[in-house]
Amino acid sequence: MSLTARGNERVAVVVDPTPGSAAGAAVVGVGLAQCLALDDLPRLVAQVEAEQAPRWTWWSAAHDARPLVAARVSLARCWDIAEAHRLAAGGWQASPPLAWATARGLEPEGLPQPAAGDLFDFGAADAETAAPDAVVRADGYLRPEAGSPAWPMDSARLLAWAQAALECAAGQEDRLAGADPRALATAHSESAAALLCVELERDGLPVDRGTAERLIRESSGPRPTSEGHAREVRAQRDAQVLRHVPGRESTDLRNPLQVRELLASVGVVVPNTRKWVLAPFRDTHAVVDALLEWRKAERIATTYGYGWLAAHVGSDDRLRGAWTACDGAAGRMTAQNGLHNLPATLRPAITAHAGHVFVRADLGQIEPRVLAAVSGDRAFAAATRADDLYAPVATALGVERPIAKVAVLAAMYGQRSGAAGEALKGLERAYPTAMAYLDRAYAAGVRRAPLRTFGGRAIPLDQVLTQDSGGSPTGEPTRGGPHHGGPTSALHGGPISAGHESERHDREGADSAARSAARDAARGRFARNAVIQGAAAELFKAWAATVRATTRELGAQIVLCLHDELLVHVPEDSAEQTRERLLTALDDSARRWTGSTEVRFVADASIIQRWSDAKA
DNA sequence: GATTTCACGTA
DNA sequence: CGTACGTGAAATCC
Repeated sequence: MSLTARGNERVAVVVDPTPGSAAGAAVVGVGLAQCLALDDLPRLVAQVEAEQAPRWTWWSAAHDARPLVAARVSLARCWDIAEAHRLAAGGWQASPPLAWATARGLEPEGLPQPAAGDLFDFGAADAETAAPDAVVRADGYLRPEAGSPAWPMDSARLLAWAQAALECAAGQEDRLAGADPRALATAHSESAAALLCVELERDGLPVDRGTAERLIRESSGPRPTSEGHAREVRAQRDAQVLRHVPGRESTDLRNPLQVRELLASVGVVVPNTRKWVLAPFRDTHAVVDALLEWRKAERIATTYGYGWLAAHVGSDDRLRGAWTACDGAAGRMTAQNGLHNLPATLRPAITAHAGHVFVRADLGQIEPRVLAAVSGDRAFAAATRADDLYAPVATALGVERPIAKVAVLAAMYGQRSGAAGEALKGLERAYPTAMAYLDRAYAAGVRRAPLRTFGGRAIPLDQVLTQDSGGSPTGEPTRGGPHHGGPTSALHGGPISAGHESERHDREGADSAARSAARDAARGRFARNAVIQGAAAELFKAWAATVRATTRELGAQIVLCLHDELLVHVPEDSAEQTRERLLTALDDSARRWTGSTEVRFVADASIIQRWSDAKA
């Protein structure tokens, strides 16, 4: 490898990980081995970027790149050790010691635990370490207390921390490239996505505060001026429902049990009060419709109301939340503070700022097109050449388009209800390669066999949490677990007990076999879905990374990533050019990702003022 | 106080 | 037509 070849050299940037202390940062690579204050970091990095354009390497962008992003230093190529580890190993856990051990081929089971704080632990850890300042222990594992106050960083330690990052990344690269050449490209785009996530959090989503306030007011009432007023507004809202049930005005609408009783009293007997259970009773009694409308308003009031506006929309009228480049399951991006689940009614409030517009683009029929690509089904690939993929599929099956669409979706996601029967058989005949790909994923899920997406991401099947899935018609969550604490919860939370649940069910005898079968099937559906959803996420991130790189000079900012949709905030004058580059970026990233042009990907891209302007 | 359940928004 | 995620309120556990 030539030392002068741009983009081929690694340079590690690490920021002191120790909470509370700040030894600054270290930069190691291309002949540099330097510790410096955080304030001096951006200038050095910008200079090296201009001269060498190396592959910036860090334990995680969220920590190490944050000061660079804050200083608006823009970097082209990076390697995110945490993301590369998630790709290689699956799941969410990606601490430096774990990533290091995996990159070195060491058993994760042997990971040394950080000292609990007592003297014996401290002594034991020390005994394993070659030298007091060494980051790597004699047994090859990373020192577990690195990054904790038990091992405060100084210049020497920080340099060793950076050197370890370089070695870890090199190990990851070797392993990924050896396992699957495509995984290397995926690691690059996942790393770029992780850096983009830090930029997304910095830039925020432009909001028209006045419109947001108006929409909130129209839905859930005026901004409360006092505790008493707030109660009054709430009571007003509740009264719209309770007026339909005289004598039961004391019902707490926020209590599902009480709501169930209330409904029973008017003859609506339901197992729960979820929306899709109540919907059929809308005409049975006026209270049902009123309740469902109340729920919408209550959602806005509690989750997306004035408090939300105050907490998450800055004085610069930008909505901000934390982003992650991949969840712990299939690898989608996640976002907090409503960025990913803003109710459609509030979308008119997402408005480009003065002198700017949005370029919005979304991938059309992304999942079936991805299926064509990842399965290598030539016939199905041929169908992707149509703007509407379902049209040629319908022709091939000899059915109407809506039937063809339902059949394809049923095949990809696995239906539990309804009937796409005959059309599904037609799919098996017309596209056996694609269908076999889905069947293999399902089977691997059931058997807990190793499974990877097209881009090389390991799909975690050993820790998938599924509650019994035998019940409700649609939308019922099949995964439990706590849900506070971001993507570190549930699935990603580490060694989730696979055992105790089955023990609990053993007492139920014959029931336990049924539960076990239901869990197997749920895992199969998860796996079948994950190879599609995960691959789509990989393509999407490759696209987003390319857009980021190719539109930056136009003053464009990616402000929202929504699974198959990009929202780019750009000066008016650059809008059309940005739009064209979005489409070019899709062609380029799809060609690189699939390795051919067999499968066509399409995007709808428009220039708009408000997010809500686009949805056709 | 922490965890679980219910509910619902987005793709 | 399934999977995934984030959020809040109330219930429940400890």
